Parts: sequence; structure tokens; C-alpha cells
Amino acid sequence: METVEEKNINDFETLETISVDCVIFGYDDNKLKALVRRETVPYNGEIHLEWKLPGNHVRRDETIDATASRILKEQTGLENIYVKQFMVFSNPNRLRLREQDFVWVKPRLRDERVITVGFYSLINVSDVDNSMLIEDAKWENAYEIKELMFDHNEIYDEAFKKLRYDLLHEPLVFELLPEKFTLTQMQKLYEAIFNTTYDKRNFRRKVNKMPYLIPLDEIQSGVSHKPARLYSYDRDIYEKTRTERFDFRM
Amino acid sequence: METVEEKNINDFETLETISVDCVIFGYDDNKLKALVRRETVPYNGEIHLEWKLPGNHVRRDETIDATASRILKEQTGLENIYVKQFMVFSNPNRLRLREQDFVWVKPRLRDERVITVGFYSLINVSDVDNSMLIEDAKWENAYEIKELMFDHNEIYDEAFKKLRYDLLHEPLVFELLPEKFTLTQMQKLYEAIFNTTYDKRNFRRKVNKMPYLIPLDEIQSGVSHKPARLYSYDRDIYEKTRTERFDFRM
DNA sequence: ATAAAAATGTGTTTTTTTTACACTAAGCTC
DNA sequence: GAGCTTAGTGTAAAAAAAACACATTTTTAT
Repeated sequence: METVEEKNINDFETLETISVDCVIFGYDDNKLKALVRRETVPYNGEIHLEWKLPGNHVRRDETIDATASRILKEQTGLENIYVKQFMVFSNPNRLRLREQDFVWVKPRLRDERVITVGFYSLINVSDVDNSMLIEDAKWENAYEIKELMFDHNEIYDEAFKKLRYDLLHEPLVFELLPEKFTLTQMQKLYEAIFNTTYDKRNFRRKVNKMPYLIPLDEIQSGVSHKPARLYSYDRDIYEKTRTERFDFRM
Repeated sequence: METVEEKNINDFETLETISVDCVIFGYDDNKLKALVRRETVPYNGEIHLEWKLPGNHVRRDETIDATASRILKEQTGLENIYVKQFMVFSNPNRLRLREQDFVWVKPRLRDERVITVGFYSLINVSDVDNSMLIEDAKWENAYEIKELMFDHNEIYDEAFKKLRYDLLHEPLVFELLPEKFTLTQMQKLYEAIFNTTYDKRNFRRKVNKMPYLIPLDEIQSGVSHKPARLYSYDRDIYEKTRTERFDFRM
């Protein structure tokens, strides 16, 4: 993925003590997934296969949000993706929590610290051209993430926690859904994220109060049952009607 | 405040491209306040007085949370204070948004970027020994913060927004209150933060549902009216009874 | 064409939570 | 002890949340 030339360019342009790691969430097959990528790590004379979160260093001229968007582009081919920083990880030993990971760190950085900013991002998996997905990347069930390098399990857990938290206050589900979707798809997504089930009638009553959820004059096609109505999300209406509900409710 | 010797030590030990800026909130005189500090900036042949948020660089061996705690100690003399990171500010031009600020930046850093991690912290102002408060620090009404250097107004606004957001989900008020407090003090604090008023009976009904709010067998003293019952916060009970209410409520 | 299968779409009742609202009680000061 | 100041308390109405079941529409198989 990273060619030697790219590495050299990066070496020159990046702030090496600051990186960005991304937890990329996607929704597919009624399940919430996250993207992990494989690295080959020579250790003890053997090649180990280890998994990590996609990440990269911050370039001299970009904000960290731009770094995150760049990582998204590299990993999925997609642009204009929702990315959100959620936490900085700054344990001075974070790269050497496990001996076998540390050999992976570029020698030049072994005496340095790398502080990383955790981002999560939300994509609609059906937008991803799988040929764009790099060979060493893999979608994992969000509830069954394996052991990752460095402190990446901690980063992942915090990302997932933050995602659930944010989902209750912002219309983030729509970032994970296709442009046109049914209410059942939307409900199943909530259920996948919160690992529970909801009553269909109550769910619909609730989401029908969202003024930015637009029913379309269009129905599902290609399904072998009664086709459902399609809906879309209107971001402008959300922006206009959002009232900062930062109130202590009585 | 910073002596020359301290500066030299810091130069040696810190990661200069990463800093921490703290918005220190305190509650006093029924008002929510924030701490700002004055800097003298020579510009255009004159000495300008400018205000900024307290901040510092990250030392080589400490986490950013430790940096924030260190800043708190320096500014207020207090230890074991609640600090919380809320956002990274990484605009490459963030130190040169205003010409008069940029001359304040150490010459060595002018060709560098400094990425800063924003923290907010909550203290009980009555704990602060005002002789510990450094000369150039000042408490400002949280709703009337003046123009600050660099991007510090942006940092401040995000901190305040995040504080209100977090206050709805975590028992942070108790960090701002003295160890023993009355329900009226607690209510006035909520009112100061959310800039509103609540009905006394409804407020009490609501907070009385918090199992970690402990009524004491003790009443207020030194007031010229009926003394109120004192309450305290039991963090252990909170930890034990907290149910991650990360649920999409139906 | 008809029956079976699969998912859509809809209403009511009960319970819980939120809101609005006003007076008496207790201690302090003069 | 009169007056001041804040503490402390209950009820009714409205709104929101929860629990719960069946008829409808389309496709597919026979």
C-alpha cells in the first residue's frame, strides 16, 4: 500500500510525533462492522500477522481532521466522509505495551513518543468499491474485534462507546445508511448499534417526529415481499431545526 | 510565574509541538466563572496586555492528562482536580490568527506547528487559596469571556459547550460544589451553567432520584435564616449504580 | 388463479415522566 | 415577638414512553 516513494515523501512532510488512528464503522448485512488491517511483523525470527487500526501521521500543512479524511480515502476510496475526533491517546509507553509490536515501529521513532488522536468515521458500506479496499483490510463484526497492536483495542473501545453516546444526540445513523433507506433498515441499524430490539410501532412513532427524515414518493424494489417506502435524510433541515437541547430537563 | 530557569528545564523536557490548554471552570458567588491569565506582549513598540487560557507543553514522560493536572496545580495550587480532554485544535495557522499574538510565540517555534489539546477542569473555588492564584490570573464570568489570544476563544467556546453536554450525563456538578452543600446551592449551580431557572419542587424531585446524592445529618450554619440540610456526593455509589444509559430511548 | 410466505404499516391503553403552580415552617435579626 | 429570609413540601394536568396484535400488500410457488 505505502510504496517506498510515498514513505519518503511522508517522512519529509509529517509531524512524526503526532498520528491519527481511525475506527471506521460500516453497516452491512444488518450488522455493524469495523475495518481493521493486517500488518506483517518480523519477530523472533518469524513473520507474525498482526492487526491494527488504520492510521497515519499528520502532515505539516493539514489539520488532524484532514489527516483522518486522508486515511479514509486511502482505506476506502471515499471522500467527504463523516469523521469525528473523540480522544487523544498519550500514554508514553503506548507503542511498547507488547514487545512484538515495538519491533514494528520505525527505528527512528523508537526513542520518540507518538501521541495519537483517535477518530471514528461512519460510512455506508454499499458505497465502498471493494476493489478499492486495500488487500490487507478486513471488515470485522463491531462486537467481535480481535486483539490489535499497541493500544488499539483501547482506542477501538473508546470509539465504540463514543459512537453510541453521540448517536443519541446527533443524526449519525444516516451516515451509515444508503441515501435512500427504509424505516426497517434504519431500525435494524439502531438495533445493531445498541445490541437490542425495539418495538416497530414505537420506533416509527419516534423517528417520525424527526423533521429531517423525509418520506420519498418511492418504494423499495427487488424484494420478494411487499416493498417498503423509502426515506432520505435532509441535512439542511436538521441544521435549521436543531435546537441545542443542552438543557437539564425537568 | 515562569522563571528563566523553569523555562530552560521545560525546553529540555517538553514535546514542543504539543501543548495543553485548560479552561478552568469554578463556581463562586452563584456564578460560573472561568480562569484567564494575562500576558504582556511587546508589539509595535508598545506593551500590549493580552489574555489567554492557561496552558503548557507536554513533557516527555507524562500523559496529556498529567500535563493538564500540572497546569491546574500551577494555576490554582490544587491537586486531584477533575480534568477532561474535549478536543484537539490543529489549525496549522492557529498561532498566527492575529499578528500581535504571533510575536509572543518563542522564535524557535515560529516555523513549527503547535497542536494543542483542549481540556476543561472543574474546581470548587472555595478550595482555592487566593494567595496561590498567580498574580496574572483572573476569574471571569463564564458568559462574558473577553477576546483571547490565538484560537483561545474557540477553545473556550468548545469547552463550555462540552461542559454543558457532559453535565447532562455525568455527575459533574459535584466537582464544582464544596464537599457539603445544600440543594439550593446545587440548583443555583445548574441555573448558572444552563443560564435558566428551575422550579424548586421539580428540581428537588428530580435530584432526589440520584442514589449517590447523600443527605447528611447536618445543617447549614452561619446563615441568617432557616438553615438548610447539607448533602454530599458519593462517588462510589455513582460508579456502582451507573448504568450506561447509552440506549436509544423508546 | 389461488394459496402461502414475507415483510409492511397502523392505534389504543397503561404507565411513567414532566410540567405548572403556592403555601407553611424554621431559624435569625432587631 | 414581629418581621425577614430561605427551607421544604404535594397535587393535578399534560406529555411522553411502553406494551401490545392484526390486517395489508406484494411476491412466489403450485
